[in-house]
Amino acid sequence: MARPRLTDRRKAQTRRDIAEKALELFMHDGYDAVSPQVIADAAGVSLRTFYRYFAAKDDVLVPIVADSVGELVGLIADRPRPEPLGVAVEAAVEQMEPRLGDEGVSALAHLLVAVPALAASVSVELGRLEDALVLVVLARTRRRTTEPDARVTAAIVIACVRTALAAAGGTPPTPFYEALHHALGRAAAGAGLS
Amino acid sequence: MARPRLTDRRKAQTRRDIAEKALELFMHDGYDAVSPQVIADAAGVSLRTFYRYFAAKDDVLVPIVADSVGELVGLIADRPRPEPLGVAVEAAVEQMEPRLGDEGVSALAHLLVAVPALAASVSVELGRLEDALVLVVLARTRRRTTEPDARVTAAIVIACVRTALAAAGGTPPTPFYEALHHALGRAAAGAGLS
DNA sequence: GCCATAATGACACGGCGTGTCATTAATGTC
DNA sequence: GACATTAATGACACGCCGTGTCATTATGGC
Repeated sequence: MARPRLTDRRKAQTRRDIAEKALELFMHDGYDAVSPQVIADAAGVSLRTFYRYFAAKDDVLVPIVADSVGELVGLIADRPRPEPLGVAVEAAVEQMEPRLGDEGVSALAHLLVAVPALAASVSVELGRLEDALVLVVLARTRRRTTEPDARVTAAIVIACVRTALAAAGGTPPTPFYEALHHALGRAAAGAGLS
Repeated sequence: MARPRLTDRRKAQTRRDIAEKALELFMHDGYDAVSPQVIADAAGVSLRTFYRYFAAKDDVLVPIVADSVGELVGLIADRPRPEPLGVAVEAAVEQMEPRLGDEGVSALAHLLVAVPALAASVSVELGRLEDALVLVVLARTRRRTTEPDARVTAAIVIACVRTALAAAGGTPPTPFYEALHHALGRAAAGAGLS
């Protein structure tokens, strides 16, 4: 049976309701002080239903950043191949720039970096995206890059993303894309190591 | 009251006992299959005592890598200041090299990267060390580097460590120091971004 | 209206980590 | 060597996180 429309919309709505209430509660009371049970109550569903929509408490927030970074990786993959990798990455970042305004990003980023449990989940997620990026790098530089080299490159690009996220969640917050551009530029220049 | 000798030695011994049993059990049965209760039983202490020696289950393994990387940061800080940063880092790595043989490192690294919960804790710990490294970088390059630049540099060095750890825990395992040297060299050369 | 399907709720469970208090062993004093 | 003090331990209870299971309910096709 193809998923019926009404049911589908109701599910999406329930998911939105839960996420919305959760975000409100997190912002108001702090992440650690809000249990899934409280979120479920606020959203008018049972605890078990909360876990049907979100695999874990972390899963309410982490995918927001993970999806964005995943999209970034996809954009890099889609850049024309003759482009040097650094240029492709910068271009992909610029394509993302209008997609997500800087409003609200800072508050979310602050939660993601300031709460240890969330920071940990974000790291794991970025690790997954690093793996995807390795494949993209290899595909773009066919035969001219070995796998370990591609890993290092991917790790450094992801490190730039991580740094930019921290900057966006810091005080005072730096706009995410600005920080990312800055980091990528430094990385391409050897990161001040020489 | 200064901590008495006998008590002190007994405590250290208890801590070693717990860590040793835990490592055996983790290797034998898998990290997730071994609860702190089981470790405590194996070590002949109560569960509550386990948590007096280790703040969390993760805390049995993660400090092993965190301490090593912390030592690396300390070595970098101690390098003579005129040395370029990249040289100082490489020199510090070489100083560490004999300190920890590659035997056993691979098995531990494999646990640390393959178990999500541990990978997450390691990431958080590396984040802390990144903060320390930022200060070191700033101190070494007084006035010639801004804080955001230092952050990027530190993040990239830590990313190299992370990548080397993953390589050491992968199959087939690459020696940790070899992978770290490789990554640092690539990073100093711009990571193939240009 | 009737039946298959899928969402939800209710309950029980195991693991993780913490607070609390009684018990026991070690230490330093007389 | 007995005694008070201090620290380590054990025992218990608790709350939170996440999962398995089954009954209940609502939805969709017929």
